[in-house]
Amino acid sequence: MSLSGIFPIERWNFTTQSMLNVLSDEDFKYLVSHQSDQEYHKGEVIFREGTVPAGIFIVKKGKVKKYKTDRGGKEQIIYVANEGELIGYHAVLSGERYPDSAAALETSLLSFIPAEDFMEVLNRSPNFTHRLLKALSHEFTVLTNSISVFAQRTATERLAIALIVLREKFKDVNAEKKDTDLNISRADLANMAGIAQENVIRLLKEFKDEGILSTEGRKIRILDIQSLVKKSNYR
Amino acid sequence: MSLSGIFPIERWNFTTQSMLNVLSDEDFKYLVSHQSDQEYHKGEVIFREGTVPAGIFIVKKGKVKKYKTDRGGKEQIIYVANEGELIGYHAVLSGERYPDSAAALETSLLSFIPAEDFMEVLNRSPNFTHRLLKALSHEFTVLTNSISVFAQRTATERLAIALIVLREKFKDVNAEKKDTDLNISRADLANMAGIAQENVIRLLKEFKDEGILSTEGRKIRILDIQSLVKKSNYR
DNA sequence: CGCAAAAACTGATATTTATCAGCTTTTAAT
DNA sequence: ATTAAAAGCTGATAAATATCAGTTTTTGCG
Repeated sequence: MSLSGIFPIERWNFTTQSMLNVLSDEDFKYLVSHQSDQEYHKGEVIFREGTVPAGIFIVKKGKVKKYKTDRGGKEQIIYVANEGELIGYHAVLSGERYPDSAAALETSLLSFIPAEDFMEVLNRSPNFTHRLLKALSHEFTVLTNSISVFAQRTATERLAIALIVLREKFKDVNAEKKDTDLNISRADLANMAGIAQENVIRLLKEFKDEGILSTEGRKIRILDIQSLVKKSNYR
Repeated sequence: MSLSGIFPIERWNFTTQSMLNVLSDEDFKYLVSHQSDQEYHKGEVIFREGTVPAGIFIVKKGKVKKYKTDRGGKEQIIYVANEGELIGYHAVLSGERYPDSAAALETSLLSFIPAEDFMEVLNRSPNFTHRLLKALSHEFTVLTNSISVFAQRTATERLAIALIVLREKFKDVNAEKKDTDLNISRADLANMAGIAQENVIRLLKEFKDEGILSTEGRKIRILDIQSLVKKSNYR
């Protein structure tokens, strides 16, 4: 079931997915001329907060969590990047170190693109540059949404929102399957919603008792998206 | 007393202040050719979340809060823009509505620049465009910092951070005055730190009792920035 | 398939923070 | 200077959430 009209999902997703499409064939060829593909297993770190960026990454397959880690090692997941999305570009563009880390949420394939190539294509293609400005500005919407929710919303609402956002991420666009299983650890879910893990488990049980979702092992299946949207109390 | 080395203040500030300096005289003249200045009194709204943008604003004098409002009217302050900073550009660049609102925190003077002029200068000046990409990417750092803090830090830590960030905003760069008075309502402080107002007041009292700050009417003066930084528990 | 380790779960309690109701002080307008 | 309204403050209590300690289930590897 689609979220159209009942939950503004576009406010929760970055818009880098179709960005490479605006490149000419020539520029695209240049961009990927020195690329390299690498497979990452679940949990493997792609880049670390605080390190100097060598380039950007394209998520070819799989899912990647972008997260910040505090002094005590506690993680806060900022964003889940899906197939087709770019990551690592903030540090390259701002000339700073990576402000966050990225790790694979499941087996993933990523393409690495050297920073110089990325910056050169930026210089060559005003179209691409404008598209990037657009995407970065849209990120302000996504991130300020998160701030607002984390600052003011209850754990229940935050978990509901996280589940809705994840349901979209886990949809397999190539499958006919109607139901989507979210395969994500309770620890990652907690780190995404900013809630203690035990509380996540309790709330999931409540949601289960209310018929909103079911679980099978670690997997979560949303049964009643409308009720979940209501639980999120998010316009 | 400067924060150098004890608190990474640059992670909390956007970097649009010197951006117009990269424009040539010609481009700058074009940019401001149709500008108009307007004074806003404390509390006056500059633009509202959800409205279609007509242009961007430069804060000429004063301070402006950027905030989101939820269904119940509750505010979350996302950022405080100081003299020289640009606001309202995200919506223009992304072609979306304003994702947040902006209102004057004190009597302020703002220059309005029509969207078309801003976009035209973007087309004319690759330098400016790259500078903007840089600034937008840096925003990711600032905003993800906020997310991480709001999701995981205690009210005490969040208030301490908010006070430190505000102290920098309220510094008068033209004055010889060593001490800085923060003139901000408890409601705004609460909306900035994401805490209930009564709790802000209680924590301020604690900070006062510990010699960290003093108050006079609404005004807050930081007496011991080092202890405040320690309270923030932020590296 | 078996098994050890990791993850999910449960119950109890502690801690943190918000809310409510009222009083006091400050501000800003006249 | 005065005054009403707004803002700041206080005390008590309620609610939300985290932490702790342990048990049960799932996962993934050999």
